[in-house]
Amino acid sequence: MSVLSVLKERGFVDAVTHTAELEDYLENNRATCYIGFDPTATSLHVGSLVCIMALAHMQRNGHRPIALVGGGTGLIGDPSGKTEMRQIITQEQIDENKAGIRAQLSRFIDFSNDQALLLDNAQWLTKLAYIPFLRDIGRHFSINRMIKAESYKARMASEEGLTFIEFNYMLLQAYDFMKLAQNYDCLLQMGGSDQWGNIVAGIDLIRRTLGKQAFGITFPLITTAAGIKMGKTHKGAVWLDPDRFSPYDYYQFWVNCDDADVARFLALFTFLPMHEIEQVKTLQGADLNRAKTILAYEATKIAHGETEARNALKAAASVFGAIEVPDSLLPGATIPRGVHSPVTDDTVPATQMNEKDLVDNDLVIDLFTRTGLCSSKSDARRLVMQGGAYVNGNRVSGVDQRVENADLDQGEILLRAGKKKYHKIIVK
RNA sequence: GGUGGGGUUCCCGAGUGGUCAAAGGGAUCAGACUGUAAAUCUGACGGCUCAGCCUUCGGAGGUUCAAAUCCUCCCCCCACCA
Repeated sequence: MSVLSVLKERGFVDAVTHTAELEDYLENNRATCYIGFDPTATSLHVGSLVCIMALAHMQRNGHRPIALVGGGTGLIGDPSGKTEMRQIITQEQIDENKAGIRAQLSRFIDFSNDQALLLDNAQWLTKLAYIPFLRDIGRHFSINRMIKAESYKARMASEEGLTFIEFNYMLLQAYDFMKLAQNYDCLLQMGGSDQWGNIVAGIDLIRRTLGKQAFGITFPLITTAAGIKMGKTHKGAVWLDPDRFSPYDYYQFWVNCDDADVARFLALFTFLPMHEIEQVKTLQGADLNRAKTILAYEATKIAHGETEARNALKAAASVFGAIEVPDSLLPGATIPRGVHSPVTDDTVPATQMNEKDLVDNDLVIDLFTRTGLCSSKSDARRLVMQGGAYVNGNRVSGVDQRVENADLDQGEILLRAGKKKYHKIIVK
C-alpha cells in the first residue's frame, strides 16, 4: 500500500495534485517531501500535529521528510487563512524557536543519518537580491491569478487589507519549493488546506524553471466535533513542549476529547492499525471512554515518551479512579493492560510550603490562589461559594475556612478545583 | 494631505452626564445530570481587608458636586476623496 493510500485511509488528505502521477511517483521512488513550519513560537502545538504525523508516516514508508523552518518567511508573515497581519519577529527569536521545534520534531521523526532533514529557508531567502529575484522568479507570477487565490481574496476584501510583504509570501514559498527541488530533489510539498495556493504556485514555478513535475498534498483543517479548531483549552494552546504544557495535561487533553472524535483522532494521531480503529466506531459509554484512554496514552507516548505516558496514566487513575484497559480493545496499542488502580503518585502538580506559615494561619482560599489553581482571591472565593473547592476530597465549607492540622494527610494537602484540576501541597 | 466614522471589561457588541463594574451574545469557570464526553438546566464571570471599598471604558489634561458619556491635545484604525 502506498503512503498516499495510508494517508487517505487515515483521514489526512484533503486535496492532491496529479493523483495518478503522484501515486506512481511514490510507488517507484524514495521520495523527498517537505512541510513548512512557522518559527513564530518556541514550541509547536497540537495544530501542527497533522503535519508532523504526516511526515512521520512518510518516513515510516521509506521516504525522506524535510521539515522546513520558515526562518526567512517568518520575518514576513503568511496571510493565508488569517484575518490579521502576523506579528513580525526578530532573528534571535527565530533562532531560539528553531531549536525548540527541532527537539519536538525529533520525537516524531528520526533525523539521524539524514533520514530526515531540518532546514531553514533563511539559508537562501536572506541572500536574495531584489532585481534578480524579480527577473528570474517574479516574471512567472501573474497578479491577476494571485489575487484570485482564496488566501488573498479574504484579505483583499477585509478592512485591514493586505500589505505588500504579505503579498510576496506566495512567491517566497514557491521559491522555497523550487530550491528544495533543485538541491534536495524534493518534489512533494504538503501542508494545511490553507496552503493550497502556495503549494500550487511552487509546482508551477518548478515546472517553468526546472521543467520538472512536482506534487502537492493538502490536509484538512482538523476541527473537533463541536466545530472548533482543535488545540485550545482553558490553559491556552496545547503545546508540545512539556515545559509549556505538561505531559499530564497533554494526556488529559486527549481523554477529554469529544465522543465523536475518538476514532478519527486515533487514525490521525496514533499509529494503530486502521482495522482495529474501525471497531472503536461502534463503541459507546464506558467502552468508548477506555478507547479515549488508549488514544491519550498513545498520543502522549508519541509526543513525550513512554515514561511520561505511563506517569500520566497513573496520575489520571489516582485522580479519577481506577481505569480499566481490556486486552481486546485496540490490541495493537502499547498501553499497559489490566486495571490501573488509584495509587498515590507524584505527577500531580505540587508545591512545597512551610508548615509554620500554613497551619492555623492561612485561609484555604489563599492556597488556591498561591498554587495557581485560581487566578485571584476573588476567583477562589467564587469557587468556594459555588461548591467547587475541595481539600483532600472534602468540599470547602466557606470562604473563611482556615488550614488546620487535620488537613495534613501524611504531610500533604490535596487541593481540587472543580472536577479536573488538582494541586498537591507538600508541607515541610 | 482633506473629509467623515471609529477605538468599551477575554472576543463581539450596547451604552451620550448620575440608577455603570457597565445591556446582550460568545468564550470561560462552577454546580446538577453523566462516562474525566456531548446536550441540557442553574449560577458565576475586574480586584480587595467583600452586605462595603478600590481600579477600569485608546493616552494625557480639563469642565462638573458627579464623566465611558462634555471640552482640548495626542496616538491608532477604517471609509471616501486627493
